Order: sequence, then structure tokens, then C-alpha cells
Amino acid sequence: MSSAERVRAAAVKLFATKGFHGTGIRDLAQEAELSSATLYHYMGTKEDLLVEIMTTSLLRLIDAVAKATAGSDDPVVRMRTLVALHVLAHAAQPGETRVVDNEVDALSAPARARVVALRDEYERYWAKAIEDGAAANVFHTAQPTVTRLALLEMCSGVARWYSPKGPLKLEDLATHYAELALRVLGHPVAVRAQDLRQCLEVVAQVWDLPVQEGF
Amino acid sequence: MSSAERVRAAAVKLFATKGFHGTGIRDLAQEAELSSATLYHYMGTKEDLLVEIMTTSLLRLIDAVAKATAGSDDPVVRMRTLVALHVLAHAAQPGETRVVDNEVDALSAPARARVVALRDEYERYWAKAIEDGAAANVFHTAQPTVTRLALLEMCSGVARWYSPKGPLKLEDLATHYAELALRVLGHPVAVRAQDLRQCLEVVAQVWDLPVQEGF
Amino acid sequence: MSSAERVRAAAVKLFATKGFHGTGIRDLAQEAELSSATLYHYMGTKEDLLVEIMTTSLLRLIDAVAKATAGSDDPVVRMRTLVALHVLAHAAQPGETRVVDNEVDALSAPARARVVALRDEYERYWAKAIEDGAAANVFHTAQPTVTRLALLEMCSGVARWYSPKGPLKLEDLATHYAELALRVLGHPVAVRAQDLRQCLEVVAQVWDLPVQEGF
Amino acid sequence: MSSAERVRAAAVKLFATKGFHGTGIRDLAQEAELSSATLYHYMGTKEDLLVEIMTTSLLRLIDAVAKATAGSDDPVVRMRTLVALHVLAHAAQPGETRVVDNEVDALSAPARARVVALRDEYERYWAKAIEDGAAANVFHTAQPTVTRLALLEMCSGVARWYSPKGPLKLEDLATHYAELALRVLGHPVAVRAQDLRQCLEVVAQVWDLPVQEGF
DNA sequence: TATGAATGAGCTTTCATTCAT
DNA sequence: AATGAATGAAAGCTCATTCAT
Repeated sequence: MSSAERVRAAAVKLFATKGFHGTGIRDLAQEAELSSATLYHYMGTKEDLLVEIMTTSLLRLIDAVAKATAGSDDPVVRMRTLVALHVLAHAAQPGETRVVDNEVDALSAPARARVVALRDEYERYWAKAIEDGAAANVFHTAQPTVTRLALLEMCSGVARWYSPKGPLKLEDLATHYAELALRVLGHPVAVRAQDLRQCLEVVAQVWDLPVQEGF
Repeated sequence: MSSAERVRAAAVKLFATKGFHGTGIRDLAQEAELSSATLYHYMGTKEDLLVEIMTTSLLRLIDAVAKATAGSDDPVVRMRTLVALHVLAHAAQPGETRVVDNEVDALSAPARARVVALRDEYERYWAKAIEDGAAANVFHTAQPTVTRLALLEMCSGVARWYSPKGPLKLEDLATHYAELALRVLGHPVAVRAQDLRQCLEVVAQVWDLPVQEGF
Repeated sequence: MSSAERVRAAAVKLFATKGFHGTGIRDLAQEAELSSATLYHYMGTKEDLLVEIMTTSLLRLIDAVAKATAGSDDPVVRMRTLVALHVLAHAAQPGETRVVDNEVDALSAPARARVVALRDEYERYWAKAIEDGAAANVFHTAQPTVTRLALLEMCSGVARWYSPKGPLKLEDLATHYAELALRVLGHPVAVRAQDLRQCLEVVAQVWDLPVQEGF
Repeated sequence: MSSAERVRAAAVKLFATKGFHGTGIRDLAQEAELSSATLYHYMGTKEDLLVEIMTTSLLRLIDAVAKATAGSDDPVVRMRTLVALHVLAHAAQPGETRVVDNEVDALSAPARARVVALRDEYERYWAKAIEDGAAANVFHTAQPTVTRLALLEMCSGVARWYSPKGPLKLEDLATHYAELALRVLGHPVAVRAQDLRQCLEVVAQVWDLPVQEGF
């Protein structure tokens, strides 16, 4: 792993576990096994580093979602895919995703605006799928917006507790959450692992992970 | 409001919005309209203040849950109550609850252990209700533990976005979430506002809020 | 013991053991079992308290020396008396004397000048006795000034280690030091406890101690 | 002089004159002509700096004494050497020695224990010489322990008043004190400057001073 | 590429002191 | 006589960042 990669990895790890404000430049340097002065060869300011992590993480998520839902009209299939992708990303990349979910308030106003815009762009996919499903009468929910927020929080929570060392395989996790989400939307159908095969492939490709069950 | 109360309120507000590490003693002093030296008449260290907030918040939640579920054997009723209480607490006290949910990592090891023990004690109520419902064949979930975590995250998320100024009344919010939760648990039944009346009363009592629809 | 006395005693104890700068107002308050605000009923500033302790301690020493050497022309007798008084004062009042000996640098310039003047006045008794003894050819020392300083340091050191709980009685201590001092001055004669009886009485009177061997 | 050396020199000077608690970080920075932040490149905590000064000072003293008394059986010679070394060290390095003698109480318990152990190791040389002299009937003292303490205090006092700018040369000072000490021990013999030549050399070597009469 | 040295600004916390009650 | 409340100033120490080498 190059020095630049070590810096980024250190930032992801520490921002995720100790928070942006709880992580010092010296902590980053120690984690990356560099001097604190050397860090500045690989980053701008500390905030730049945070922005970069958040931006690339969200862009990847948007990229993955765009790829995985392209050409699918069925809202149920799209929803299943969105949930699976979200959960897989949060389980496989808990560092990045926790940073995105928890450290938005640490950004300065202009950077926050850009990050929030990306997040909104991402959430549009969810909103659209729910709206379409409601219009098609396959989803039944009195409060589509609230339901969307509830689903997103439910799925994002995975990053807080999932461990690849535990008994639950990634694909089972994704399958389970996809089912829960469809239940929430009033469309309780079984989801099979093979329905999500494409999601796993997209995730592996976008996040550059080895293609295997548990990444 | 006394100085001591102003200090606590300032801490809740700022810890919730800017995070523990992102909040300086001077920020607290300014928010509480006191000098930073005077703060120390009303608190120990900054961490003591955090611990106090987390502890009382969790104790209240446990207290509320104990009161509201006492004497109820039906797992569906208990679950409905747990969800409603959780959502109401997070919507009515978003500051405290966000601090509890987000700042555990800011605690020193011994304090963290105590807080986590309280949180575990609270979650036992959820685990028990889900287990009982599954045993009684009214809940259907292949992964009870995962489902519990998913529900908790879903409900806690309310503290991140709910606003009493929005169109959604607290009781509608609670009703909606109770329904979503029962759907997640494979027991999709309608929930009526009157089913949750007792919850509203317990919340009003435990958090010392005025008894009215929107608190 | 009155509050005023408790304040003074607390200051003597803490200034002696932790130093003036190492002792906080809150330490004094705790030791005196008063609130820190109440302290200020019994003292001016912290420095005033220090000055008062040093001044009364030195004035008592001067008073004692004046009383005990009055009417004695013999330099050997005077020297014996000076040493005995000094050692007894330092052994019986180690707090006050340590403060006087160690905390002069903590004083502001004007206060220091006054205290140093008193100390000089006291040391004049030693200088005079040594000069007279040298003139009378009973003391033999090539460096009278150095010898005086050496003797003073030797005797003051008692306050750092003597304990009344140890095996050495005060009168034996004084006798021993008187002999050592006369040896230093080239006049090695035995000193008997009864030679110092008057010293013990003067010390008991000036410091208001119970008249007994060990005070 | 390097920055690191300036920091140490500043600490010695200020701790000696104003005391540890009376010296602020900003005072040290000003004296060392560095910013207060920069100080922390060259030290750990303020206490670490104090410990370092005390430890190296005592280790040097022990080193010097071991070197200078090696191979000497005669208690009189050893005593003469101990006194001369002690006095020379205190006169030539008044800063370090005053810090060692006066600031032990400023140390935390574990650091104090280590420093006191070193001091005890040093004082063993004195105790041994006095015991041996008494056993050989060349020293006559009824209270060997008290006498040792008296001598140490007498000699340490030099650091409080000796100035190389005064009329007294270092070697005369040492000679005079050696004679006083032998008088105290009941062995009043003349000491010649040439008896102490080796001591001067050892001091010059251990403290890295230019070899000349007045250093 | 890498870092030791450096720093102004800031951190949390304590300081000695005052004052209304 | 006694104190809780209050504070400006200062304490020891760390911050993110720069720069010469």
C-alpha cells in the first residue's frame, strides 16, 4: 500500500471510529506510519481529506446505483437492488459510510452543501422507486417520505454493527434486509440470493473488491 | 431556567449538533450565557457532563419502558409500545437521544462500559418482545437479532430529521412507525392512535413534558 | 482553635510542605475546613498571609534571641545560646521556619525587602558573636562570614528532618548542635543540657508552648 | 547552544530561582527564546523536565564521588573528598543542586521515590565514611546520623549564597569547608589546597567544565 | 519523498479574588 | 460569620499547519 493510500485508509479508520474532531493530525500520522509533516504531501487540509472521502464514497454509491438499476422499470426490483447495494456498501465499507453518515456536520458550509447535494442525488433513487411503487400500487405506505427515511436509517445502521467475522454472510445480510424493506413497503415477498447476484458484482466492481461471497 | 439547567441544555444542544469533540468549553459557556470558569461550578469535567446526559437519558428511557410495558403479556402490544416510546422519545428529545446514539465513542473506557451496560439493559426489552413474539408465532423473522438492530436503527433515525414544526404530529409519527415495525416483524396490522395513548402519557410524565398532542 | 487560627495553621502547614506557589486557595480552604470565600474574612491576599507568617516568625526569633542573650558578654555563651535557640525554634516550629527559609523568593519586591531586613537583623546577632569571639581569641576561623553562613545552614536544616516522634529529645538535639557549632568555631568544649535550660524557657515563652522537655 | 540545551538551561535557572511551581511554561519559553509550543519538542511534561534535571544531577554527583573516593581507605581522606566535591558541585552548579535540594516535594509520588533513592545512594557514601571514621576512632561524634545531616545541610547551603564573582576562590571555599567538616567530626586538622586537587579534576571532568581554578 | 523544527491560536481546566446574600 | 455564584486571567498542554532542508 502506498503512502497516499495509507493516509486515506488511516483517515477513514480514525474518522469513522473517533470522529473528525476527535482525530488529530498526529493520530493520522501515527496510523499511517508517517510524520505529521509528511502527511501534507498527500493531502490538503484535514477538511480536504474529509471532503475527499465523503465525495468519492457518495460518488461510488451513486455510480453503483446507476449501474445496478439501469434498465429496470420494476419498482420492486429497483427497491430490492437499492437496499441490497446500500447494505452491501455499508457492510463492506463501514468506515467510509460511517464517515459520510456521521460527519456531515463537521464540514464547512460550502463543502457541506456539495456533499448534501450528492446525498440528495443518491436519495432521489430511493424516492423515485418508492413513488413509482406506490403509483403502481405495489407499495402501500401512507407516508412515503417518512418511510424512505426510515428505510435509509435502517439500512445505514448496518455499518455500525456488522462484522464480516460474524456468522452472517454478506449475501444473507443483503437478502434479509431486502425482505425487511419490502415488508416495510407493504409488499412482503421472499427475496432469493440469486436475485442479488448482480448487486454483488456491481459492488465488487465499483469498490474494487475481490469477487467472492464475503469480499 | 437556572444556571445549572442552562449548562445542561447548552451541552445537549451543542453535543447533539456539533458533537462532543466539536464542542468547546467556550461554546458551552457562550450558549449557556456564562463565563467558561463559571461552567465549572455546575459540572465536573466536560466528559462528566456528557456522561450525566447519557446516563439520565438512558435511565429515563428504561424507566419509561418499564412503566409502559408493565403488565402486558402480548408481544404485539409490547412491541407497539416499545416502538412508540422510542420514536416519541427521539422526536421529543432529539438532543439527548442523538448524544446517546452518536457520542458513545467519545467516552473513556470506564464511562463507556457503564453507558453501554444501560443501553444493553434497554435493548433487552426489545429482544425479549421479539423472542416472545416469534415463540408465539405472531412474529416471523429468520434473523431476530438482525431484525432487532434494524428496527432500533430505523426508529432512532427519527431524532435526525423529525421536526415538531413539520406537518407530522407526534402521534401520527408514532402510529406510523409502530405499523412499519409490525410489518418488519411479519405481523402487518393497523395501529390506531388510541392504542398509543398510554405511551404519550408515560412519555409526558417521565420527561416532564406538558400533556398535549405535540408536547 | 478559632477559624482565624485554623487559616494560619493551614497556611503554615501547606506553604511549608508544598510551597507557596504549590498551594492553592482551595487547598488552604480545605485544610482549614472553610469555604474559599470565607478565607478572605481572615486574611488579605495569599501573599499577605505569607508575609504575616514570615514576619511574626522572624520577630519571635529576634525577640527570643534578644531575651536570651541579654546581659551576656561571653561570646561562647552567646553562641551556644544562639545555636540552641535556632535549633529549638526550627525543631519545634518546622512549618514557620521552613516557610521563612524557603519562600523568600515568592515575595514581591517590597515585602521581600522587609523580610530580608528582619532576617539580616537576626543574623547580626550571629555575626556579632562570631566577631567578638574571634576578637577575644576564643573562636578561630579564617572566614568568619563563610563560617556564619555555614553554621546557619547547618542549624536551619533541622527543620527539614527533625521529628519529635523520633528518639532524639529536643534538649539533646540542641546540646549536640551547640557542641558542633563550637567545634566549627574552633572552640571545642562540651555543652551540658543545663547550660541551655534558659533557652528552653525562652522558647516556651515566646512561642507559647507548654514547658516540658519535648514541648 | 542548541534549542534543547537552551530549554534545559532555562529550566535549571528558573526552577532554581523561582521554584518549580513558580515557573510557568511561558516563563521557560521566554527564557529559552522559543515559543511555548516549541518547548514541547524538547521535553515531555514540565515534570519530566524537572525529573531529568534532578536525575542527571544526582547521577553526576554519584559518579563524581565514586571516582574520587575509589581506592581510598582512610576515612579522613574520604570525608575531605566528599565535602570538597559536594561544595564544589554546589558552588559550580548552584542551579542544578538547588533544584535537587528544594524541589523534591514538587514531584509526583513515583518520580519522588526514584529521586529519593538516588539521593539515599549518594548519602550512603557520607554515612559510610562517618561510620568508618568513628570505628577507627578518628572521628568523635555522639550522634553520627545527626552529624551527617548537619554536615550535608551545611555544605548544601553553599549553593544559596556562593558567587564566583565574590572574593572567595572555589578552591579556598572547598578547603575551608573541608576543615570545618573535620572540626565537626572531632578531627580538627588543617587541609591544604593540594589535598583537593584531584577533586577539582573530577568535578571538571564529570561536569564538563574547563579546568582552571574557578572553572 | 520525507521530516525535524517551529509556531500562533486554541484547548480544557484552575487560579486568586470579589460580591450579594 | 459564612458562602454560593461568578469571573478575568492564567495555567499546562495540544492543535493544524508551514517551511527549510
